[in-house]
Amino acid sequence: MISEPGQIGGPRLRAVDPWLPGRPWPGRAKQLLSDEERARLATFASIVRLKKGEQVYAAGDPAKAVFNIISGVVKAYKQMPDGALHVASFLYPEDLLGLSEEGRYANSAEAITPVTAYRLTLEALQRLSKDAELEFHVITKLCHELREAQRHAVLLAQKHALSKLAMFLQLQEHIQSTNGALSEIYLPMNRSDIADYVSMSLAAVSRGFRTLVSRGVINYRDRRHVTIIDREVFDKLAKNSGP
Amino acid sequence: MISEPGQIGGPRLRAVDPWLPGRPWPGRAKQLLSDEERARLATFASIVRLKKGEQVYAAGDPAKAVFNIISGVVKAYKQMPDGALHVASFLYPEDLLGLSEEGRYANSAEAITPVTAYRLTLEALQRLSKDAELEFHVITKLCHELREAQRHAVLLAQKHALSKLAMFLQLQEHIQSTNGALSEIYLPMNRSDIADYVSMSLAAVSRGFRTLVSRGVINYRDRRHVTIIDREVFDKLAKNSGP
DNA sequence: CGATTGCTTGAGGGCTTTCAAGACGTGTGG
DNA sequence: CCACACGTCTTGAAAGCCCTCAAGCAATCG
Repeated sequence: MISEPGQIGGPRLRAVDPWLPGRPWPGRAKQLLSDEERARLATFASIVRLKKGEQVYAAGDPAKAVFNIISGVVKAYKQMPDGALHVASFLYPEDLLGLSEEGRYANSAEAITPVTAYRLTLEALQRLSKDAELEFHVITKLCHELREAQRHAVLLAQKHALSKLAMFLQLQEHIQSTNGALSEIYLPMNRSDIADYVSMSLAAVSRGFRTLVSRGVINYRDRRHVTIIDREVFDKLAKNSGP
Repeated sequence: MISEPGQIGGPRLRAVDPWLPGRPWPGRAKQLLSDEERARLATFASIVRLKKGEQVYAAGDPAKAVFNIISGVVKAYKQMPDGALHVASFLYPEDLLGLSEEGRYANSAEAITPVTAYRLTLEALQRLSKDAELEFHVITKLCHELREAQRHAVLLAQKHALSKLAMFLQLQEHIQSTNGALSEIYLPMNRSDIADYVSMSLAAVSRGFRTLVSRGVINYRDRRHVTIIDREVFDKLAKNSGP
């Protein structure tokens, strides 16, 4: 029986290699787990299906399991005491979520599209005898997430709305692309989620997009499909070239 | 020969356990490596001494080694194309630095006090046979750093200067404390470094501290030794209680 | 003790936030 | 298939906050 690579067959972890230069594509993420590892993990995993808007877990809940996304997109967020929502990351297929702090989830997580995911209980994972190779892959994935978090911090440190938005679009493009620049970027999240990720008001996000369009930097055929028109100005805004 | 615990004897890794509830002190970091592990790593490590202001490594350099701080404080930062400096983190004793991306350092690092550190070449680490236990400790440490990076992101997402500063002080207090609240927080970095960490202008940091003092929230006997006077208002600013 | 670096304080301007109302789109029920 | 209703998004106007520029003041180092 032939299984479509990546469709079924067990969990997958996607990351940029921390140690080796990227050949042939620098900065390109690749799948880490071997077929044997995926098969072994699959025997411990169950599959969950979530509707759009459904919660995966809540911050503070006892962390019983980690999840590995097969399809769909999840947002990891934290509710602030003053009611503000802080979105820490958007998670795509082959990402890992559910990392805990002292046995409890550090974030809440919610499906923003229909989602299917592997669910791996910690109990089951502990039964997996300690496997240095597998743990090495997890280390690689964590290094990747750490860099993503730092990129998010760089985005948040920007003072101008247009820079934040350009960096946000660039991050989404980078996550979705497998071999270079995309002709069109798909935004699975709504404007409100974007606002909570880049830490701007909803109104400012809306105005920002409009300004980028009116300056001929981007365009969109519908609110969730953006095309970059002027790559030079775009990169300048996203702080990829000199002042 | 008796060696002072923690003074010499090999690398140390400090982290909050992701898996187990913190007893007796929730949220308190502890040292992970066993004496055997530390001794084994020590045979591969050299010790480096850095003067205040000296660079540990530069972003983009080939990542030949990782460092484990014994004493002193290091800042990890990234120079933006427009000249702005973004400080990603301040690293204390028992922290790990030098994580790479595709074989090159992702950040630059500079000693902000005199520093001694273990230097572990990747070459040497590869000779260490894969050890599941040791790799598990590294995973724990990376989870810890990931949460720190997300806390930094939450700080950067704040819109008011006083909230950013209160959260910054709270982070420093948390890092330095081993058993609860401190009577006095020591700030090894200068105002400029703080500004680049919280993403505010130097002037705004200065004004912010002054405002906190004039409102009776904090006090300081010198620029590097801060005391929290009104914990209630402080926590409210740092978003630890309701609006 | 002088020089350099680090820090504080002032005034003006720009950008984002807030508050609010209206347009758009989508899904549901008739 | 249409109408309505709700959530999502856009747009407007006023206010607030921080940034920039700039000068003066402390503190540190040789």
